[in-house]
Amino acid sequence: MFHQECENSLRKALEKLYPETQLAELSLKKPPNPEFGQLASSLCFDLAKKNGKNPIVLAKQLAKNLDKTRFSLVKHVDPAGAGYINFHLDFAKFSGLTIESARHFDAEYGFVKTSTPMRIIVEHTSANPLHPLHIGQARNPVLGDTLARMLKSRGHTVFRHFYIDDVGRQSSVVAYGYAKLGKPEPDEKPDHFIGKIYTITSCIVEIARLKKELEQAKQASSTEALQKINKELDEWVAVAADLQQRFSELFRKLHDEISKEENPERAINLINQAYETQDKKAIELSRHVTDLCLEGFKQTLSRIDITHDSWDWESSFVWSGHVADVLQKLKSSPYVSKIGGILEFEAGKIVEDLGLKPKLGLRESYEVPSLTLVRSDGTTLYTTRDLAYTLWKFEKADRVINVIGMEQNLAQLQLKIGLYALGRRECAENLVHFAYNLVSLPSSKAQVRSERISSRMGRYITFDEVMDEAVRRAFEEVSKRSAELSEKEKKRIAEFVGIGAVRYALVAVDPQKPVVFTWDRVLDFEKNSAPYIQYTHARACSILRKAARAPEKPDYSLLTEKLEQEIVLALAEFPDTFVEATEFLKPSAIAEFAVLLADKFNTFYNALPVIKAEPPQLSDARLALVDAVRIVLRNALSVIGIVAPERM
RNA sequence: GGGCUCGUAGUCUAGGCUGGAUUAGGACACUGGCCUGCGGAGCCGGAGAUCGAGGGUUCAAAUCCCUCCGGGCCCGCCA
Repeated sequence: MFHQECENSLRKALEKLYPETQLAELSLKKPPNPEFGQLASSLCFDLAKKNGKNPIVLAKQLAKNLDKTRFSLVKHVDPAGAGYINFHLDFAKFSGLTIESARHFDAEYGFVKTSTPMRIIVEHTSANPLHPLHIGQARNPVLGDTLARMLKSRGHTVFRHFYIDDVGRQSSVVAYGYAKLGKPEPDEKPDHFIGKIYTITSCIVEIARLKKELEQAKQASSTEALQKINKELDEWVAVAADLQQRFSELFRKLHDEISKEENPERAINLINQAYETQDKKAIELSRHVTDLCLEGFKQTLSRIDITHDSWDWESSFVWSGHVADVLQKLKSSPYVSKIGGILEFEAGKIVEDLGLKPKLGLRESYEVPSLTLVRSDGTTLYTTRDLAYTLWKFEKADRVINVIGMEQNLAQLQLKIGLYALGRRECAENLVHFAYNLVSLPSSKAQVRSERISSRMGRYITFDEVMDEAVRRAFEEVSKRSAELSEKEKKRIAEFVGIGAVRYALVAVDPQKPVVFTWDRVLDFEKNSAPYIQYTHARACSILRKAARAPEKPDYSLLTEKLEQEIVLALAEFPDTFVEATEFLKPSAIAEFAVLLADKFNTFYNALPVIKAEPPQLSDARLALVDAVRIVLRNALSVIGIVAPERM
């Protein structure tokens, strides 16, 4: 509103003075310092460039010609600096308006609805069901879920999907190991159990395979290949020793059973093939193993308040013929051809033909690599199946956001190009790859650089461990600070503090940045953290509780302190921040906003009394301000999935 | 070799799309105060940065363009 008022009056004055100049942008921005008012325009610099006059002279001229009789929220305007025009707010009116608006809309305040609501699918997490979710993958569900919350609050209809990648050799590896053990019931969290079986089985199988290769290489006496195999073998042997030590019984059992097998490699492939061709026994086995793992995922995710609306099995797209249909269509396009028994999609060619490079953000010199759709044995590849899945998603939604690591950039690009090849331009244009960078483990003393997480080698920290540790540390903290609380109460608080801290740490960093995992990063309970915001919220609640009265007759014109006005401004900015964060898919902007507001509030809290302020009209106005802060902090926290507690 | 991405104090990070009053904003660690009223998971202050390097565009560059350097990832009949 204030923005509009400034814009209108400025435009009018501009028309009056310089009817011939046309400026699309008035470049109104928030100045860096409150002394410069609350909104400023740098248009005089542009104007000066056009007609060669001095910017500050122009600014003075313009400011003089603004129609001041029409102002309601603008208090005064002045030209400043080298050529800025500064607009100053009339806080006497603005404060009341902002605070009352926040209190009126309450849980809806700030969540400005879009004028073009869409059906949006956010596909996130989609981890292979082979082992527990680990810290490297944890960025995905948190970002995905937060995006979903934001888009929903923006007025879209949002569906959260999990793509279950159950087709492929790796799934058969676990299924094989599980069957060898006699399909036991897990005696621990099911995904942790499956994770052990997966790592141990693939380790044993891998060593057997490498040994065989070694024999062959010896006969061929190719020293180079020999070295390479030896190196790989050494690595796996080290992994085996580690696993044997950590899970001795399970390792022994699996080792005994697999050693009896003449050709484990082949047995695994057989399971794989049987599953893809809908063999009843294979389905029973594989689905059971996958279900166990998914059950573990659900437990982990529900702890951090993340759920999915749909669990989509990759295999079902193969069985239902969706994949075959897509292939059929692709075959008739000029970009797909059979080369030496395989089906190849020339992604580069269609990009050239349709001139897609600028649209896809590619350099002219870049040639998109082609993609194999079907193997020589007739089976399909991952991206091929993803194409079928994507089309299915677009039957249910107008827009699809895939939260997937940036290591899959090329695959996601090829997927998009595939949609163009199918003539589904509108799908391609509404397919968003929300990419985030990898998380690595910190380097140990022995290593120079950070270690890559390897789930295949069992080298990871599980998401469960991270949450456990965070909650444990939070519990210590709570016990220190509020020793008088009951054990049960302390546990309850520790849970949302610990989980909140983890969630905040993952959402507050720009997803494009690579992250090295350290406990310090996640277990931060100080200023730039969820607990700090939660604490501030609890503080605000505490004041309101102590006051034990509603602000009956607030006089907002008494809020003349700089601190108070800064808070009012922050409250008023929340809707803009939310809209921008959502449109640009930047959850971190909300986290940043929340800390900023909490920060200002704590300063205010420290400097000015609320309940005992005099006169009562001021006390009431401050009470209403505290209430508005409480509301905005809670809304900001809730949209990024963090609990806003009344006490902690 | 090609592509994508990141590089901001000892450490972590904001700003970058949309250039502007910026002496680059915060946090951790370091350090000096506040134990004053409504919760100290707090508040106020100090010190610490040639924004990876070099060019260019501009009245104005952390921001836009080019080149280079360093880290990570991808370029598979894996997923």
